This record gives sequence, C-alpha cells and structure tokens, in this order.
Amino acid sequence: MPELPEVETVRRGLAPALEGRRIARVLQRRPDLRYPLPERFAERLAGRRVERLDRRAKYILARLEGDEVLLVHLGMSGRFTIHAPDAAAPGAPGRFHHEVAAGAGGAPHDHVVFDMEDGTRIVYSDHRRFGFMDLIAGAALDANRHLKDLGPEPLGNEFSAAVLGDRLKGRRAPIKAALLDQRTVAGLGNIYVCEALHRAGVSPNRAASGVAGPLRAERLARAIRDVLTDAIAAGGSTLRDYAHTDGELGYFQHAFAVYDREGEPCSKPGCGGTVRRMVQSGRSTFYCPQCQR
DNA sequence: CGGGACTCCTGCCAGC
DNA sequence: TGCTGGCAGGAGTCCC
Repeated sequence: MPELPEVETVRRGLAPALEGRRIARVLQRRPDLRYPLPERFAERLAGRRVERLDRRAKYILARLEGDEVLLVHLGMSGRFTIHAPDAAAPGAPGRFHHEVAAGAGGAPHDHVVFDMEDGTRIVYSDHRRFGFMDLIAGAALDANRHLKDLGPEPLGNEFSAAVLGDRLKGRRAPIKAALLDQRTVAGLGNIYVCEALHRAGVSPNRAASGVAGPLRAERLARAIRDVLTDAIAAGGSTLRDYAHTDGELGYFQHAFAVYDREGEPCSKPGCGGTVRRMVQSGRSTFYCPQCQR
C-alpha cells in the first residue's frame, strides 16, 4: 500500500535498524526487480555505514558513508521486514548461517537481504516486483531520472495553495489524473488522491484548471496535507515503533472515507450521498457525487 | 507539449 | 472444487 504515508512509516520503522549502523553483507537473490539492480550491487553495499534515512515522495533514500545513496521504491507490493538476531536465528546469537535457508530472507519473494553488522537482518520482498533499487552518487541525486521531475513535497514548506494552483493552471486533464502525476505534487497515489478530493469537496472529474483558483486550491492543498498527516499519525500509533511483532513494516489499515467504500453512505455530516466507484484512466476512483463538485 | 492507453509481475477473489 | 477474468495501492514508455 505504499503511498507517501506508508513509505514514511516504513522509513521511520527502518531508521533505528539502519541509521548509524554498518551493513555487513548483502544477499541479492535475483539480478533484477523492476529494473536490473546496479552492477556489483551487493559488493558495493557490503561494509558501508548508513548515515541517514530520508524520504522523497515515495522513495526511501539511504545516505551511505562515502556520499552514495541507496534509492528504494517499493512499487505496489514492496515491503521490508526486520529480524532481530535472536528471533531469526535462535541458538546462534548475533549470527546467521551463511546460506539463507527457509528462515528469514528465504521466502520466494525475498529478493534482497541486508545483514547488518549487529546481526539484524533486513529483508526486502516484493512479489509483484514493481519496486526497484538504485545506487547513486550523492552529487548526482537531484539529476537522477527518478527524482528530477518530482513536484513539491506536500508536507514540506515548499508546498502551498499558490504552488498547487500554479501547477494545475491550464491543465485540462481531470484533477484526479493531475494529482496522480508525481510532477504536480509528489507522493500521492490512488487512495490519497481519492481521499483528498473527498475532503476538499472536489469532483475527481473536474478539470485540473478548474481547481487552480485560490479558493479551491487552498481547500485542496489543505485536504492533501491533512489526509497525509492523519495517515502518518495512524501508522505511527497503530504500530508500536512502526513495526509489527513479526517485523513487517508499513502495513496497516487506515479508515478511509471513500476508498473501497462503494455503495456506502458518505461519511460527511449532513451529506446523505452514496459513495460511487468509477474508472478514470484505467484506475478506480471512489467519490461522493453529492458533496464533491 | 499534454493526455491517455498500455505495459511490467504475481496473487487474490468473485463468479460461474 | 476448480477454473477464469478482473482487479490491485506505481510509474515509465509510446503514441496521438
């Protein structure tokens, strides 16, 4: 379910296990995810210290010692699990067997395994393999093809009603499509676009340019910020330390107002409408035709 | 150029 | 029960 709030939750969950710690060894169990992994990927990561974990849009950026950055995108089904040394290898404290067998990191879709120097094992699995990883020089980060065209961080200072309005101006595509476009605002996906439009009372069918005026742009910008902030808060409060006991990160069910609620009554007080589902550019849109105009 | 259709991959679920 | 088609939270590429 990785949109911005889920990626942020994963980042926070991974941070204690990675920041300031050294990668002992990386096991790469296939040559590619969505794209080929970089040349000598595992070798280049072995022995490196992770200085900091950042997030940009839906990307996790692990800043490595030596000014390189490990870029991770979870795609649709990417997930990390953290395994403490004792839990994963009982009787062999702090160490794993050299071969990844049936235990942690050995499941069919466990594609990349990071063994930290302290014995913690971090496993990336991704059954649909829409996720990807790259290793980039820090200096080249802004020019990276995945990052260079991203719009503003919706929770950052650079995002405002004026900025949003400016980016919607003159665009004839439906607002739903414009918000899914990562160049407009970075980090929204299908769920939070639906939720934000519902909060803002804006029809997903409306042309983007029709939301560019100051009043609607303000309402929409606020809705975007609020819905993301609430979702991050829900992630943090639902998962102690952002991790389930089995170490899986970022997977929790939010209470959505419209997403996947076709046929249910609109939750807005006094609205009385019914949530509908339609398809826009091949993807489901959930909305209330009554209060979203 | 903006915008829409199509594409990658696997799993799951409703319906027959 | 078993098969089939549709659908899934992303985003790059191609074409008009």
